[in-house]
Amino acid sequence: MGTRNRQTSFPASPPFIQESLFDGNGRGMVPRSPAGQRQAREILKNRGIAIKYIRTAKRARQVIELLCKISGPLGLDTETARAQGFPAHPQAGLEPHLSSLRLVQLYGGGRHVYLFDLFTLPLDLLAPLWRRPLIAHNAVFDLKQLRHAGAVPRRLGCTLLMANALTGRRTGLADLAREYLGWEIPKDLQTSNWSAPQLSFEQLAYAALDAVAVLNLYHELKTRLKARRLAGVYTRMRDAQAAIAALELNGIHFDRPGHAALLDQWQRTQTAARGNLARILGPHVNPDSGGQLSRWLADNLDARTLAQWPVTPHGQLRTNLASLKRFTGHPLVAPLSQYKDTTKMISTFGTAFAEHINPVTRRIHASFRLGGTSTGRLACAAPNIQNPPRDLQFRALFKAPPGRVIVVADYGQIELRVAALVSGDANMLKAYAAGLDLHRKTAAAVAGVATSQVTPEQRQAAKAVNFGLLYGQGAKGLARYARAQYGVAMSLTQAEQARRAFFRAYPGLQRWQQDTIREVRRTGCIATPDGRVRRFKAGRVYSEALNTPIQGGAAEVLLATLSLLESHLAGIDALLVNLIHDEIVLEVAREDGTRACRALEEAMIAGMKTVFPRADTRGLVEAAVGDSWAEAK
DNA sequence: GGCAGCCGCGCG
DNA sequence: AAAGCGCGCGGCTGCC
Repeated sequence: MGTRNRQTSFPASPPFIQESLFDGNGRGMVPRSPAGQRQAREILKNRGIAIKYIRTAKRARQVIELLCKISGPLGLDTETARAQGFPAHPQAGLEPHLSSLRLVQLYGGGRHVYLFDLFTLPLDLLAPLWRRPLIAHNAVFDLKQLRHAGAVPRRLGCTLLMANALTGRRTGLADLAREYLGWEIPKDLQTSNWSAPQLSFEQLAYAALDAVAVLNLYHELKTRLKARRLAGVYTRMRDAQAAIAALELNGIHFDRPGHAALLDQWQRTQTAARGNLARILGPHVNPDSGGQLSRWLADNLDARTLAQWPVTPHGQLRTNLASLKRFTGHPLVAPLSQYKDTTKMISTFGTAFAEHINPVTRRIHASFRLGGTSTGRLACAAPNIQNPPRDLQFRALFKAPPGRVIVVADYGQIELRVAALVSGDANMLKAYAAGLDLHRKTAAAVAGVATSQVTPEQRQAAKAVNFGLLYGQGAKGLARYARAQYGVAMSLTQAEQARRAFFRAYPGLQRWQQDTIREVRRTGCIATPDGRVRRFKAGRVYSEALNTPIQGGAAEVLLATLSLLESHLAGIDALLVNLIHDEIVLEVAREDGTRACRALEEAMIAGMKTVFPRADTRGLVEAAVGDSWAEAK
C-alpha cells in the first residue's frame, strides 16, 4: 500500500503512535508523495524518536507531569488551522483571530516527542508547561497563537532570533536545520489542512519533527552565540518578544469611513492633476512610467538643461520631484507633483491599506519583525504602519475607540544622543548634560553666534547638518539634502563651511568616524553597542559603517524599553498599538491617560539607561494624550 | 501569468 | 578623494 492511502487507512483514534508505524512504505514508489514527506519520519526514526499523539486528558496529565520534570528547555511548535468562516482570507491560519490552534508539539530531548491535539483537549490542561523554559522557531508566532487561545508562556526562546544574532538574517527553520544539523526537513505540509478531523500520519510526523529540530538547533546555536559573544544581542530581542506579540495581537483601531472619505478626496485631486499633466505631456505619455517621463524630458529639454539633469545609476534621466524642482518654474513641476502625491497616497495608503483591516477585530494587525534590518531595527509589513503619511488627516484615522485615548511618546534626537555616547564627544555630551538641544548648538556653531541668538531658520538648517554629517555626507550631498528635506537653500560653499564648523564643534565625533572607518577597513565589519555585528562586502561601506552603531544603538534602546513595558504599565488599562523606531503608541482607557503617559516616559528612560547607563536623560522623552495619533503628537 | 530589478516615495 | 542610513510598497518593465 502506498502513502497516498495512508491518510484514509490511519486508525481512527490512536492512543499514541507506535514506532512500528515508521516502517511500512519503503521505497519511493508513490509518485505523488514528495520526498520530504518520508524524510520527516526517517529523521525521527533514525534518531530513535517516537511520536506520542495525545488526545485524552488522562494521557495529557501524565505526559505533562513528565515534561515538567525535565530541567532544560523544551522544543515547542504549534500548528494552526484556518478559522471557520475565513477559508480564503490571506491571513487565515496565520493571524490568531483568523486561526484555531490545532496541535501543540513538545520535545524535551530523549526518545519521545509529544503532540497534543487541541481539537480534543482543552488548552488549560497544558498550563503547567507555560512556566517551563521553551524554545520555538519564530516564537512570536506561537506566542501570539497561544496567548490568543488563553495560554501565556513566560520563558520563551527563539531559534530564529538566535540565528539572527549570529548572521543578521531571518532564516527559516528548514534552512537552519540544513546548515547547523545537516537535516533535510520538509516544509511542504506547513500549509496542509490542519483542521481535518483526522490528521494524516505525514502531518503528525512533520509537526513532530519541527519541535525536535528546534530543540537540537537551540543547543547548536547557544554554543555559537556564547563563543562569539552574541548572547546579549539575542537576549535583547528575546526579551522584547512578549511586547511584540502583544502589539501584533492588539492591532490598531482604524477609522474606515473616514479613510473612505479621504480616499475619495485624493481621487478627485488625482483626476484633476492627470488632466493638467496630459495637456503638457500629450496623451501618449504615462505619468506613472519613469521611462516614458525620462524620454519626454530628453525630447523636450534644451541641451544646456539636459547636460546638468540628474541621472539614475542606470543612466536614465531622473524623474523624481527633487530633480524637477532644481529647474524651478518648469511647467511640469506643479501638476506632476500633485499627481505623484495623490497617486502614492491612493496606491499605497488607499484601498490596499484598508484591505488589511481584520474582519474579526476591525483593527489593523501589522507584522513587526525583530531583527528585520541589518542594524537591528524592527521591520514592519502587511501593512507597514511605520510609514503612514504624517499628514494629520491621515494620522487622525488611527483614532482610539470610544472611551479610550491614544498616548504617544517619542525619544527626542535619539540618534544624536547615541552618537554622543558612542563617540564620547565631549561637546555633544556636555550639551545633553545641560539639557540643551543639539540642533540649536550646531546652529550656533555653524552660524558663529551664541545659542540664544539662533534663528528658527538657522536651527532648521542645522538639522540637515546634524543628520547628514553624522553619517558621513559630503558637502554636495548636504546641500541637496538640506533643500530636499528641510527646505533650506544652501550653496556648496555654505555646505563646505557648515561641514568644517560641525567637525570643529564636535572633534570627538570626527575622531570616532575616522577610527570607525579604519576599523571597518581592517576587519570588514562593525558592531552596535550591544555587539550586533554587521559585515560588509569589499567597497562602499563608508556611510553604512558610520550609521550602523548609531541606528543600531537607538534600536537597542527601543528593544530594552519594550522588555520593561509590561511591568511599567501594570495596573493600567493600556495596549501597545504601534512602534515607529523612536516612537511608542499606546491605546489607553480614557481615565488612565495621564498615568499611562508617566509610566511610558519612565519605561523609555529606563530603557535608555539599560543600554547606556551613563546617558543623560533630560528632555529625552515626552508623552502626550489625544483622541487619535494625530492629536496626541 | 509570475517574478525580479529598477525607480520613486512614504516614514524614522 | 568622496560617500547620509534604515525600511516596505506599488507601478513599470523585461524576462521566463
